[in-house]
Amino acid sequence: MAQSADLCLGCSAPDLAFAVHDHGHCQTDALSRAEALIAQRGLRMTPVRRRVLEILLEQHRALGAYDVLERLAAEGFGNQPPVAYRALDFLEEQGLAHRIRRLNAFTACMHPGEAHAPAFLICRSCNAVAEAAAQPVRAALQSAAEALGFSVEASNIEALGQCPDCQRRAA
Amino acid sequence: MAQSADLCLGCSAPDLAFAVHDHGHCQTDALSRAEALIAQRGLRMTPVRRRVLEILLEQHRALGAYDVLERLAAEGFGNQPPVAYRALDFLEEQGLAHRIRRLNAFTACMHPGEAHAPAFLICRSCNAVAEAAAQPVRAALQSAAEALGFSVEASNIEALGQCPDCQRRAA
DNA sequence: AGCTCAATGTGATATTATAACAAATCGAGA
DNA sequence: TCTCGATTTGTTATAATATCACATTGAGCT
Repeated sequence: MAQSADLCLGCSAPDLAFAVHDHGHCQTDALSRAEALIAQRGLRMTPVRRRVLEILLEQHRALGAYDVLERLAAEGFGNQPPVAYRALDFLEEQGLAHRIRRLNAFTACMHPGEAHAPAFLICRSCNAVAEAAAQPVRAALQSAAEALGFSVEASNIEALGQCPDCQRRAA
Repeated sequence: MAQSADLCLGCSAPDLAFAVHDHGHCQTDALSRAEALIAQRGLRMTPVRRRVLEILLEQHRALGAYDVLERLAAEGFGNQPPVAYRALDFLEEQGLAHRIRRLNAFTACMHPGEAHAPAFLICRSCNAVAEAAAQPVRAALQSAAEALGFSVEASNIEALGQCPDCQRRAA
């Protein structure tokens, strides 16, 4: 661990997926923010939903719906696809998880609540997924769209490549 | 038709999907560029491949692999998924078609050969798909990635929203 | 013609996702 | 506290997307 839980500068940094960090803190932090948000909105953080979020938070990776489902089933929740998809869809709608379209998979949002519009960096070697700050990217996309009279309502921006560690390892 | 085929300024414009244009010229132009490129690279533009490209070129839309397959089958080509997927994969590798991940579908490249890195604008009302100039978008993504030490090898940038016509119609 | 390799055809199957409906649970108000 | 209505979950079934493996065909070369 690079730092103690109560001095976690990291969690406000653009992204941690590729850096050594106190991941336990990532998790509890994201989870408690999530709980707060859901309550604020008058919605329910049910056991399945919480558990799915916890599972996604375990690693800076994307998990397929069926991977999540497998975990849920092993813990006594329903073992049919809709169980996983419903929870994942809920989390996504609430901005607590993101869908990585390139992988047909889902990843926990590491910055819930902070209005954000992430770009995702997907390492092809270790499968880590990082949320990168994407304001400039969105802005550029927005203006390219405007030039054609197109109004953007949602977007997905994903990059496949290699994270710093895997680059070093490969060199 | 907005203009004659031999005075087509449009085809060099950033994008035409949302504008009235001589689409026949789009098609023949993209197809002949494609043929030339493939030949240049010592590869083969076989009947299935050419036909798939033609089908994609019919409209500024994305077609699912199974939609393409259906067309192929009706014309006497094989009617098993690999027939469509192989041709689509080939076209994608050669930069003659793009995969729209948000739609699990494919669209013809309207600027083959021109080194380009498009962003896609997908109209949720009429399903038109436009390739927007994305140099600035890529640059922003690139620099966001670099900040984290991540090397980008491929990326997909897609926006969902409404095209000018559909906005007007909805207003 | 005969060889070789790429491309295609085909059957089977894997993976991802949704529809439809029943049962359980929760919370608000009588 | 009880009941109503709405939300959530469980379950069956099936749809939609994608790949594997292997046989066959066909083009290009000698």
